[in-house]
Amino acid sequence: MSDRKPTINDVAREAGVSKRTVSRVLNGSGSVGEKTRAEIQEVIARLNFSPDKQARGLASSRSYLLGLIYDNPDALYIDQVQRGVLDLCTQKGYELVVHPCQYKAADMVEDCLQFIRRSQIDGVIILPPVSESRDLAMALREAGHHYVRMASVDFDDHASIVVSDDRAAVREMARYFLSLGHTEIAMITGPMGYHSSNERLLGFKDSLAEQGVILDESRIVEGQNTYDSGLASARKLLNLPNRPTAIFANNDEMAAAVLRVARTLDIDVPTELSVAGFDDNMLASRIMPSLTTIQRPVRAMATLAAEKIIQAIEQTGKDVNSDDFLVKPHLIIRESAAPLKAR
Amino acid sequence: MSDRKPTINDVAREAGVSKRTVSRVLNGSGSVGEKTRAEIQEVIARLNFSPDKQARGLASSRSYLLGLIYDNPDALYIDQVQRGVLDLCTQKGYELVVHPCQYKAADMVEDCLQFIRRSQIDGVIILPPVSESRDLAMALREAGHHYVRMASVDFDDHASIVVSDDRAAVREMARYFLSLGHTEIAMITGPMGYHSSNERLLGFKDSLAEQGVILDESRIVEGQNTYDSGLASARKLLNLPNRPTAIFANNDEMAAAVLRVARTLDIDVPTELSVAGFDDNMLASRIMPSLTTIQRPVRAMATLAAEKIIQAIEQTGKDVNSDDFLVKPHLIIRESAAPLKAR
DNA sequence: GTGAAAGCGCTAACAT
DNA sequence: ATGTTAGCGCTTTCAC
Repeated sequence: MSDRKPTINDVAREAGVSKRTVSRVLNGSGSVGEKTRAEIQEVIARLNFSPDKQARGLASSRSYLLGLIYDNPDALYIDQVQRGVLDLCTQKGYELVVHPCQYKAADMVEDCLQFIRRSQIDGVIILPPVSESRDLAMALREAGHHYVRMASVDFDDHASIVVSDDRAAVREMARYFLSLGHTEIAMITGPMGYHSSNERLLGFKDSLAEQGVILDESRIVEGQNTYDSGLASARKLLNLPNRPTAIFANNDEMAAAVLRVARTLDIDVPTELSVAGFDDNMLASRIMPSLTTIQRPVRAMATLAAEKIIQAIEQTGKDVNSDDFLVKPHLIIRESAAPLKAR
Repeated sequence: MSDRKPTINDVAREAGVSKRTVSRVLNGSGSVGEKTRAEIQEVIARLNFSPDKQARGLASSRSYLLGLIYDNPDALYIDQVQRGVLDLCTQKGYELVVHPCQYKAADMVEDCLQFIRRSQIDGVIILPPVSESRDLAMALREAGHHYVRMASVDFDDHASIVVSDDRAAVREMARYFLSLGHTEIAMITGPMGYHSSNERLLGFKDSLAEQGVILDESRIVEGQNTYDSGLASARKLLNLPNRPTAIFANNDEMAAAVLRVARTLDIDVPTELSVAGFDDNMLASRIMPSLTTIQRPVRAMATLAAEKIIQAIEQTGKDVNSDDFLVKPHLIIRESAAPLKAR
């Protein structure tokens, strides 16, 4: 048995038509007679034929490759995104090429551009914090590449961005803390260079203020979203003369660090201290006490991003979907936050 | 400014030579005059030219794409592997295409084959447990595709496999438990359909036996490597009339579950119960008490796998590296295991 | 040491 | 509604 991969020519010959016609049914372009189409499809199935992506790409200057650009330490997040994107990719005949990069590197933009050019990537999805780079977005736009950014702030046209409404989510958290009776509240923020960190801090602070509770400057500590920075921040906060009774951390990783520091200081969570995170990591449900946190529908967001970018690539004639771009995270209540214990 | 991507023709014209010669310096094939070569290289640099992967692939039936096939719930592991593979990919001019699949699905093999064919993937790296599929390996071999399997058991020729010596690692764990003074030992295994699970169980059991300690059947419970199955298994074990004083779980996820069950049963870890896992997850160092576990050098293993596969693809003339295929995991001692408390 | 020319498998003007 | 014919940008046999 000849194990050569069947080509479009084989299909054409076998079906007794020309390449062009086969190509037409492959791409749904142009009109083909009902009967011819059926026959061709039968042959395609019988031969187990699938068009070669490279040849196709070379001819149409497309690659059917989507790129994922990120520089994010959070593997769980990345994994969710990859799966979300693939949910659609596979279905639409695209493949996903991953490209971690160095957000801070001087040649980050050039590196990404090279990546896209060399493999003729049809479009890229960019994750935070890289998605916050104005330079990258501009360079991509200028070079005429398709991209979609995933972010926490609405800073691009709605066709090329998917936003999670962190501000609203954090507002929910603030209200929850208040409903538990806390007034001595603190926050460990993310790196203040990131928009998302600002967004969460401001949302939290403002919501508290609206209810008449002040988030004092001395109780705002900047973390780096890492476990270690969480440990340091927690120590600072828990050794304050006027110790807060509730701490909101910018992510679960740092919230987990707070739990550990509390333990070493013999402060019980949640009876003496409430703690909450952000992300809903695997960690959040495993750790003890389990973490009250905010869950972003990451996978769904990623699928949406993939949908937008494929839509843009394929220019479905109609304008690209620009209404649907906002997803809302929500509060997950677990063990680590509770009303103050009556003394 | 013409922003068209420069082609090999541009380079040839500019350098006053033929395509063929440019192609020669691009691929290091054939001989080119010293001077000509230098000149061509100068032009390439000046034009910022890089060969189009698709065209190149179409002509040479290569894609410069590596595939990663897996069906693994552990995002941390996947992430490490991806980074390890990319460490080399980028350097060698390859890109990484990810392809999660359903290990159990009836059409898994066909699906992977399709994936490779459609995108002309040059070679794939397969992660456990998919890497344990004999069917897939055989199908790939038969179709003439390059592959490297990452596994815990040595079941393929050494050119196409990278093995972590789980047996040796588990032996270390057994000895450690013994050195702590434990004799009432239990194990929560992984799914017994996986080679790795067997490997770890047998290694553990045998090592104990060598030192005269029997791992009783009643104290061997099969888990599914998930947190939930860990909870169930732990409950079984900790409610045994003759409760074990030390539990070794097939992964950190299940070890974390043991910690939680112990907590609810008011059994202190590690003074009343020692617990250990396998993987050295992010979880392992964050959880309290932190987990004694076994760390596999995953990233390094992945880089090695990438090296082997690229070597195979490029047929460096010399036989493919088949000596270097075994990596040794090692014991990480943390808080969750300790000598029995004197009563 | 170097060049001319024929494809790789597909798409897309341009017929018919 | 379908076929003809050129390429896409590169590699590669075969001459020179």
